[in-house]
Order: sequence, then C-alpha cells, then structure tokens
Amino acid sequence: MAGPSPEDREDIPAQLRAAGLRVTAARATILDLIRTHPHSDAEALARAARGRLGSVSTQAVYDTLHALVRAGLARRIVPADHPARFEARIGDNHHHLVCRNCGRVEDVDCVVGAAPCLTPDATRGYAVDEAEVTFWGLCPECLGQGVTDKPDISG
Amino acid sequence: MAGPSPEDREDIPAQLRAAGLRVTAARATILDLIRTHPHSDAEALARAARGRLGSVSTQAVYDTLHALVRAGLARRIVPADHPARFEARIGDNHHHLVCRNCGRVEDVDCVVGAAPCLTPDATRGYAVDEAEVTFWGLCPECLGQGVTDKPDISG
DNA sequence: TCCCATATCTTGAACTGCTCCAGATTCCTC
DNA sequence: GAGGAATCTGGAGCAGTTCAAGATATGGGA
Repeated sequence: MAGPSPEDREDIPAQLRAAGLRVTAARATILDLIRTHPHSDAEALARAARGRLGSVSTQAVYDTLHALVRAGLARRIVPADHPARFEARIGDNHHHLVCRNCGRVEDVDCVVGAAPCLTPDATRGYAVDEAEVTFWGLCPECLGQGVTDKPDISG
Repeated sequence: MAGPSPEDREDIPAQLRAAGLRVTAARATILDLIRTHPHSDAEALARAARGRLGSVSTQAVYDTLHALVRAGLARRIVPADHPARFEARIGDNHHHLVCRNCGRVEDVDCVVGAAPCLTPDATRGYAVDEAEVTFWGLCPECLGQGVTDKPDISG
C-alpha cells in the first residue's frame, strides 16, 4: 500500500484539469487531503481544509467531493451506520477493514483478483459490476479499551 | 433459498418468547412481515403493519425492529445510500446483490463458506468476525428501463 | 491583458432517516 | 387478578447531506 508520491501531489492541478475540473484552492486542497488522509469523512476534510485555507463552506466541500468522485479521482465508501468516507486509491479493487466500534477504516488488498473479484452463484438477472468486501471487526485500539462486542444496532 | 415455512410463521409467538421478548401484535406482525417480505425497509414494514393492524406508531416499528435485531431474530443491512433493510434469514452467512439504481436487494448464497467466509491477508491487528460481501449492479427491471450506469454518488 | 461565459463558492434553509423523551397503556409473572 | 416491567403514542430533535439563488472566480479567446 504505497502512500501518495510527491509527484502525485504536485500534479494535482494537472489532474484536476485532465478530469475536466477547474482548479480552485478548495479542490486542490481537498484532493491532497484525501490522498494524505485516506478514509476521512466530509466533516474531517472540511475541518482540515479550513485549517489550510482559512474558510471553506460546507457546501463547497460536498460539491468538491461529488465532483472528485464523479471525475473518478476519489471514491466514496459508506460503512453501515457511519458517515461516508473518501479515498483516492481507486481502480485497484482493494477492500476495507472496518471497526464496528469507532468506524476506523483500513485498506486491505483484494484477496481474490480484479473487479468484480467474486461472482455470485446466481446473478438473478443483475448486471453485476462490483463485489464490495467489507471485513467487520474491532480495531486494535478498541480491543485495547476492552470493547468486546458491537455496541448496539446503531452505536 | 427456502422461504419461511408455515411452521416458522405459526411459531412466531414461541420464538419471540424464546428470545426473551413479550408477544405483542406489532412484534408478531412485523416479524412475520420480515419473513414474508425480506429486505423491506422500516417505512415499508410500518406501512404493511398498519395495513394489517390498523395503526402502529413509527416508534413502535423502530423499537420492534431494534428488539428483533438485538434478540437475533432479524438482521439489519444497510446498503450505501439507501435506508436500512431487514431480513430474517440469519446465521447462514449469505450475501447480497444490490441494485445501484433502485436499491432492490436479493440474497445470494455464500460463494465461499462459513463466516467469516474470507480472511484478509493482513488483519492489521483487527479482530475480524465477519466478511460482508455486497455485489453491486443493476437489477433486471432497471436494465430493462435503459438505466446504464450508477445515477450519481447518491441517487 | 482584458472580457465573458460559466463553473464554482457562499449563505441559509430544508430534507431524510432515525433517535430520544415523557407520559399512557398493555402484557407477563406470581 | 395485581403489580411492575415492557411497550406504545405523539412529538420534538439530531446528524449528515442536499437544495436554491445569488455572488465570485476561472480559463479560453480577442
């Protein structure tokens, strides 16, 4: 799991343009933040973006995230009962390890192969394009704090 | 994929008691509805329950659903960007086929084995207890209507 | 280097799905 | 039956996200 290389970070304006998006401070900053802090949720990204830029509206953050996802520069993942999270590692069909307690997300390389890495026995007429695998459990920190089970159906 | 047998349906009061729940019309009705109409969301179940019983409060429906889930008689599944859905098929580690467009859900038998049916290469210190597999695609009806791609990041 | 069309951002309100609260009612156990 | 716990009702409240309309900034062409 390689982190973003310096080149990737420098290329951000070019990548935004290549994706047909105008380059604005908010967009460049948010894309960089998604790369350096993958699996952050919208609110964390908004807070971090404000730390760098001074002020960015919540709506601009959501707009930017939508635009990045639509352009294929970011991916949105939604663990059940947790706010949406964003990552820039796309196209490699990896999966996720999610903590039932705190919602922390980690990447896990695909155990099987390229997308869709699994195929159901019976597709029932569906045109399947993706098999999303989520491993649920407890992260080391929550284990260390003695959390032993899922808190309840919606935490 | 066997549907609920008549015996299962008759046994509902006994099953509720066995799970430590008192037997009420709303609970019995909702559990029956979950069995006969798996993957319904709370609102649909509420509507159906009202159709049978005359009136049931929204709160009663949510309470009952929570109680059933907590008691292990039902399972709550939350496809990204769709309201929670409930099913009574539990403990057999099956997976789901979800339509990106309309949110329809179908059961799919586990391709691999018993839970957790897959194991990540690196658990990163997590205590993994479940591998949830969701197959994303388009259902036959949406395909028939010419829907060709996911509508957008949140429908 | 300036201009214009329009993509993007701001502000403020609203929406969905769900939860919580307090009091009234119902049901299981003895 | 009686009593107390569990459950139901109705309404308010919340987080995360989206909608709407006007202001502002960006990028290609003159």
